[in-house]
Amino acid sequence: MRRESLKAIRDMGIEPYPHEAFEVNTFSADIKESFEDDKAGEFENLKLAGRLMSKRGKGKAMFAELQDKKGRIQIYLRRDDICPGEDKSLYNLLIKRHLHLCDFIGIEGFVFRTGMGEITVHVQSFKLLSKTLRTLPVVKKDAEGNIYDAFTDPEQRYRMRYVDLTVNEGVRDVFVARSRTISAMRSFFDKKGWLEVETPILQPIHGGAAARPFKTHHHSLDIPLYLRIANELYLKKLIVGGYDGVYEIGKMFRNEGMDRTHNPEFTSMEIYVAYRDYQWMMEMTEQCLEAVAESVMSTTKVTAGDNEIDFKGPYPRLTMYEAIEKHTGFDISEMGEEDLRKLCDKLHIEVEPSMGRGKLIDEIFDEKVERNLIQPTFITDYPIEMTPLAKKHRSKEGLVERFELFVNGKEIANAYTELNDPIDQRERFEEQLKLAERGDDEAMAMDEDFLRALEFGMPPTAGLGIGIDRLVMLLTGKKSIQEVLFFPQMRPEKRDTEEEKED
RNA sequence: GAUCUCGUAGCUCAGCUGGCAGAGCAUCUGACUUUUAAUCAGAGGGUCCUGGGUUCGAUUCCCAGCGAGAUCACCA
Repeated sequence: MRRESLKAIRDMGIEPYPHEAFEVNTFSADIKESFEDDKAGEFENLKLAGRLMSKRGKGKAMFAELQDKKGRIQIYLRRDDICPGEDKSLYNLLIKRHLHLCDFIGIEGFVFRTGMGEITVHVQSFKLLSKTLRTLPVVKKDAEGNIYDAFTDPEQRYRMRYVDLTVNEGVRDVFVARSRTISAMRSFFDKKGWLEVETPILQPIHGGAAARPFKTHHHSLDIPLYLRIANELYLKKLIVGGYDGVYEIGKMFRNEGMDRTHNPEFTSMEIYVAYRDYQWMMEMTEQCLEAVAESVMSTTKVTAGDNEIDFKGPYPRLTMYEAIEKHTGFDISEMGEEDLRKLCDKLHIEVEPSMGRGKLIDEIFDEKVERNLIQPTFITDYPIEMTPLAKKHRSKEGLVERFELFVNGKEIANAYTELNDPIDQRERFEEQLKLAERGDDEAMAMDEDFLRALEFGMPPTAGLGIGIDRLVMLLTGKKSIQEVLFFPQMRPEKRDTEEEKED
């Protein structure tokens, strides 16, 4: 086994986990991109380090593949180069026998092209940098790109993401895209002069969204605290405080079901800009997403499933009523709760008695419209009942100034002209309390400190939230949120524990 | 939370109607100094997810549990 190899290596006087730095001076992909046969002389004394990903022994020589952060490159080791003297044990024992797949090695050598035409590093000196003790799955690929023995079990991949990242091609790229998405967005906002802030994750009142929270307890205060389901109210308090643009990119926590689009913790971006409204925010959203797609994928066009999606603005805008009329043929703008209930019946949509007018409209939209919105589309002007934190529509009775952006049949962003009238806000919270009494367990709780802040005055403000995980899913063409989270939530692994309970 | 499907070697998977547990890769031994899914010769490797039941006999059939995936419900 590998532990025996470890001992054998130490017995040879070689430290399998050396301390010294190994300074690389190039990467695999750089060599492959820039190598030209008539300039081979420029590709000498190159130092690379990484994991050994394949081994093809040829007796007194060997081909192998080294994987570094940029990809893989073939390396060629010859016994008489590695061991110029009489003692051939370094090659015979260390390399041939005790070097295993996924061990970390450092090499120095020059580049050449083999008879088969592959750009290869001819190794002149070799160092073991770190020994692995576990056998890793070996993924092989043939000339046509067919993959064999891939490490595919999703459970294993998510539980041992380090293995997934190492052996499965392309997995690391997804997370590079994720990181770039966030930094592109951050730099877009920073250039506008808006301030990145951090607000509490532990909150005494979980406000700003409709969802079940995680509950915890603070010992010395002896109070319950909730992991935030949203940060909206805190960010608006900062607008009250005088910043004219604040945003936060961070984790939210919702104690709800898990599936391929939901993880208990997820990353959201929320931004609030003073003296703006939702019309302006739609333009800003277009520019932002265009810039992000351009920066992450080098194009505004991405492929998601069977659809090609273009993030280039401007995006079509439809009101909620228009969208429903377009996809069902019914004009619901004048319908009351009873008529809507009948319509839902006719459309075979299940509803519950606790649902009010807004919730019914939401149901129709979810059932009949949402999945059809493939290209980025703004849906605007929502019923007031569903959105207690948005400002009433400037001209349309019963509506609020809100938009959601749908892409590939999924909501990706949500925004309002923020409600800054403290009296109206208090009434809206009271409406929510009534909904709660009716049995709507998602209704929002009253937040007195937030109301107090509004009473001190908040400028007209536009706010926007974007689900970062889902945006990354779109940009990378992944169908599940687990594919864009390093460590998606899983049930704890069952370990072999001794039974010690005796009653 | 509901329904369906799956769980066999380190990885990918066969295993028929119930009859001694299988393959490829990986690992180990040997050969091979430009191979590339390297090749050739040999070897080792299993709590068939767990616990019950039916049976002469269960990886296979039945029940329960655990874990995962898909679909749905809810949400972002």
